[in-house]
Amino acid sequence: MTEQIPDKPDGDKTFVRLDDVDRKILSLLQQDASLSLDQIADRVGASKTPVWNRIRKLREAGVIRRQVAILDPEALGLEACFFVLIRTSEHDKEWAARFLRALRERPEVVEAHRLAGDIDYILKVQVRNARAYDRFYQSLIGEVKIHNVTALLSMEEIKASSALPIAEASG
Amino acid sequence: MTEQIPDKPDGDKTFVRLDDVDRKILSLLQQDASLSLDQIADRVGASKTPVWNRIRKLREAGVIRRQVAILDPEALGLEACFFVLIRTSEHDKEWAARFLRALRERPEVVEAHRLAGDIDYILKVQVRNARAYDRFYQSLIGEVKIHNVTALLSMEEIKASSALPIAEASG
DNA sequence: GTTGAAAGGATGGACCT
DNA sequence: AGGTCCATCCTTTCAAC
Repeated sequence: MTEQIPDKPDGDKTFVRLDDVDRKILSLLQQDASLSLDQIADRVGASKTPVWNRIRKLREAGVIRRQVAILDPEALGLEACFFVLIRTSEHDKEWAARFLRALRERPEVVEAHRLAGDIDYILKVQVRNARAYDRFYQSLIGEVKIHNVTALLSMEEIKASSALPIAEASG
Repeated sequence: MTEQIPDKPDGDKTFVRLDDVDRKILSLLQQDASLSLDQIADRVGASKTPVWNRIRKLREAGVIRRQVAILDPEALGLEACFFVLIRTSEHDKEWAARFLRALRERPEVVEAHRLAGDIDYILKVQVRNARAYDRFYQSLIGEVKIHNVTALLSMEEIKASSALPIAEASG
């Protein structure tokens, strides 16, 4: 389980057909990427070579994006997590580009989505404390015009899974 | 970069003191856990053994929780992502326990937080399509009583980082 | 912190079924 | 396609300095 694919620009949207063995492999790897090839082969009931070839293909196809270490936010002193609901009045391209760049260059923005409906964006922001959030907020609205912001403070992380639900049946 | 810590029940909230080398190591690993010890040692400007000892301690202390593969949701046919805002009227312990269990046992709930303020919970739900979301929704409200639900549909994932912002300066 | 050695895993080739 | 065997290289792991 080594080597990363160097910047796959998702060129091939050749729809990858996954069979049950692929899904089993993915399911294992998204829960624990430190498993050895032997262990994986064992658990999916196949032997090393085919499993290794499948993993390689899944990486090349971009199904497996990358392999990362998941850290404990609190151990890093990041005890405050906010979900930020954003409404904007601007909808032109230039504004969107600036807003996007502002989000991408701020590491405390851990996640960002453009939404359908009357709320335009949602952010997940991970910071040290409320004061740090305020600094982030002031800095953001100083950089791009935003109509309305609602911040939801997380009191407790009930569930945080990096694992996606992998369906049993194929399409 | 192998071996997982087997179920660390976060016993030691002995606050881990991290120095700059620790932070550099964590920063690298949370972006690419497939780096070899040699590469990490190289980039932090130290040699293998001390780096290896630090990583071991960071794992044992629970700063590094686990090591996972990040998959592409769309490649798995999970094209719909919803943020779900939940208000409840119930606030007793029993209700909360049931609600919690309901969330934990549903794999499509990828993330869940209890909030401060008038919205009580936020969920992130990853599913195949709107119909699958509706099935999830019906099933959830059939299992636990919920006062009010608002679903926000993601049109575009602008940013999705599993990497936390690691501060440069210590406390 | 450094060196180096031993054990084990990853990668890929050759050749089967 | 998958399976087995094998060879080589690379890492991890840890002992000794």
